[in-house]
Amino acid sequence: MDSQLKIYNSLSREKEIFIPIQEGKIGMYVCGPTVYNDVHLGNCRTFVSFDIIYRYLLHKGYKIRYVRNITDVGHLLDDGEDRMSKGARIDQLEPMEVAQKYTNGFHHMMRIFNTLSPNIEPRATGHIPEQIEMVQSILDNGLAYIVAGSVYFNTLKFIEKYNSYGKLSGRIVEDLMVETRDDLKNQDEKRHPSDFAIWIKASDEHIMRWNSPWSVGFPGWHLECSAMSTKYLGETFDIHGGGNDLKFPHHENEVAQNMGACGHAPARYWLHTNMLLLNGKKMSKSDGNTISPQELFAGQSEHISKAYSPMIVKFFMLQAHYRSSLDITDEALIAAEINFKKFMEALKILDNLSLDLFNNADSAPKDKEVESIIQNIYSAMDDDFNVPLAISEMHQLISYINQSKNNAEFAKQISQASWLNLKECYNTFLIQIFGIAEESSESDQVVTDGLMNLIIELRKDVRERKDWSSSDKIRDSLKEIGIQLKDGKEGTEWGKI
RNA sequence: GGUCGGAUGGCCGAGUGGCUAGGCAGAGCUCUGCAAAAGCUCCUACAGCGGUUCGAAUCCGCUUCCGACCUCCA
Repeated sequence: MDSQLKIYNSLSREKEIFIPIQEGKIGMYVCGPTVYNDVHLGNCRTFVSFDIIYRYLLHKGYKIRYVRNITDVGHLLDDGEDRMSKGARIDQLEPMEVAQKYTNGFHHMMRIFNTLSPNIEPRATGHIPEQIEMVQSILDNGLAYIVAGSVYFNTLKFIEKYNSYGKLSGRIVEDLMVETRDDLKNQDEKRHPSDFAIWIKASDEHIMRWNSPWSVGFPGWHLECSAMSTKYLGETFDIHGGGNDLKFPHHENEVAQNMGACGHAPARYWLHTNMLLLNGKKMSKSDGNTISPQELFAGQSEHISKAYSPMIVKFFMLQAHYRSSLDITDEALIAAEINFKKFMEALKILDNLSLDLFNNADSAPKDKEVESIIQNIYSAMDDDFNVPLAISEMHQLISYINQSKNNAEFAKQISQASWLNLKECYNTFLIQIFGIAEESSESDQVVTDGLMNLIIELRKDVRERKDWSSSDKIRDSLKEIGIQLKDGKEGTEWGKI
């Protein structure tokens, strides 16, 4: 039963057997959003992916501390202006007001996608002293230099000392060394193009600023993650995650900073999620190749033919592995919608089927098949969290669920014990691990159920009189408002289209 | 230009040195007043060219094409 969990480690570019530093416990850090703008779909996919990873690790019984930061300071724009303060100027708001607004929006979106909150969600602005300390440590270790109040990480020195810069992102050290002089000319204060700022002296217009030993300024954008992961998870922890596009320079520099300050790398396993694509390309605001979650939910975009609810969008995301890029297309979303409904329908059937339908002997002919599908689901998840493969196995379970419902003889070929296992597995994965949830509120559901039962009852009378035109009228009218009636042997059922 | 990752049936997408992914769409059948759902059956692909091998879509090389990163990005 205890199959070993394998995780693809970006550091080694291989799947490795996962062994936590402390048995049974996991420290996991995921790079969170920069809250200077609305979350976009790509963010959502990454955080949904890590949410499922988190939930699966919980399910396996690990005690986890999951830390995901909020970046509310420190990213530089081309013009040297802090992104937070730029947002502030556009919106005529205080920087912290901007951060709060978009943090709220982010949290709201995470709830819509039914993800669990991290255990700690630290903000960069709340950890300025820790970041200053880290800069000091790096300086003390001789791996940074001060120019006009700003502090830069000395990559050449670092390479000399550890010979490991570029390992994570596959950069070749020699290439970094061979940067031309022409490049250097444009590098103002930096001694070498690959050097990066860890503390930046604020210009007069810069609103977000803190005192430090070197200047009134603000921290470099890679520093927050180094400082906060160290603070909450220790100098070395198990898993560090983030979007693939953060590998370089963000994660590479993070590793350098941690090594520079503490002498060793922060994380043992690095996980990177792949990009969400639209029209085969990474989404980008500047060239209009983008679709927001809101547009998707409302169906207001040239890229899609109709609205797709959050759970459908989430289900769509589950159908690709987290390390593969995923292209959003209308066709794929339609398929996801159909599948999502199929999965929710099976959930309902599972709830309603009586245990008496199944064989009360110790074992029955189809038990082995059922158990093997369940095993396959676990194997898929243990193999680098292969959600799409697990989903395909769950399609098999659905087939068993439907057949058990339709065919009493079929149900008798499954023992009650196996059926309970199947039920447990299906519920656990769909609801607890994948975080798929029914979308309407419960009170609405009660009312709708009552109304529908009434209508179905009335239509039954009509049908018994063979008044087909009235019967069809009811069915057609319901269809127009999105409800499909299904006449079966056992009576009429209904579902949303 | 450098680094990395891809190229799978009409579409989306797993996977693997020999044995069916799965789903969507499409065709037929069963059930059924009709419809829908469900079940069954069919459609059976791995960019191209070489090589390794008893055997490659899976390993190696080359070619073509695509994407990401190299600047802020999940």
